[in-house]
Amino acid sequence: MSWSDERVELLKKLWGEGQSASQIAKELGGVTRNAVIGKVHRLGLSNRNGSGGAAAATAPAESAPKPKPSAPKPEAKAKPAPKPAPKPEPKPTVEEAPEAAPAAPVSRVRQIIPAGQPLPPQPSTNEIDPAALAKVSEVEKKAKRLSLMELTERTCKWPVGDPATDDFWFCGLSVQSGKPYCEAHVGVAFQPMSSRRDRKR
DNA sequence: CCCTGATTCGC
DNA sequence: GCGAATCAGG
Repeated sequence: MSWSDERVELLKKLWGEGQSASQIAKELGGVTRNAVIGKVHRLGLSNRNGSGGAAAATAPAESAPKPKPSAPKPEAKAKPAPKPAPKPEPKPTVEEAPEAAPAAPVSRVRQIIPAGQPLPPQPSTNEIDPAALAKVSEVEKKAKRLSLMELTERTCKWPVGDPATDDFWFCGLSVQSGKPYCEAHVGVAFQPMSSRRDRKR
């Protein structure tokens, strides 16, 4: 793959939109994020400015009015925008490979998963931070609902439901760092000893 | 661990 | 010019 005009344009566009190098690489296809970054630098647009975004007035001594050939910007009054809202995401997350490999969703067989004991005990709904619990029930709505075999090192292994029923699944969201669970479930799984300390028995 | 962009340097 | 390897952060 080479940097055809079209590809370069797309690169500029996506970079201007604030897409990450890896995302751009994915959409362009045939290049790695390194390639994208390298190109970005060579093009001299490492600084994500240029597009509609207002990024001036940051330097102490600004000058160079830079009369844009097609960007008059007839505004010069007050600045009603305390927050320029730097999140112009017209497209939520519509992407994914149009072609890509039709098969081979699982390249490396991950038969790890000790399927034995590391599975967490369902927390009895008591003496757990209510906020954390609320977060969990909320998160469970977005859970991937993976089966045992679909779990990997980076999927939340929090079980939900009754294993005896087919209404049983694992959270499956992205785990937090090295933990076995996602952020929400880490919250209820690992209670700070401080809160469970005074539980004298 | 995952990710990010920045730089270097052989090609 | 290109981009993998590496560096430096989050």
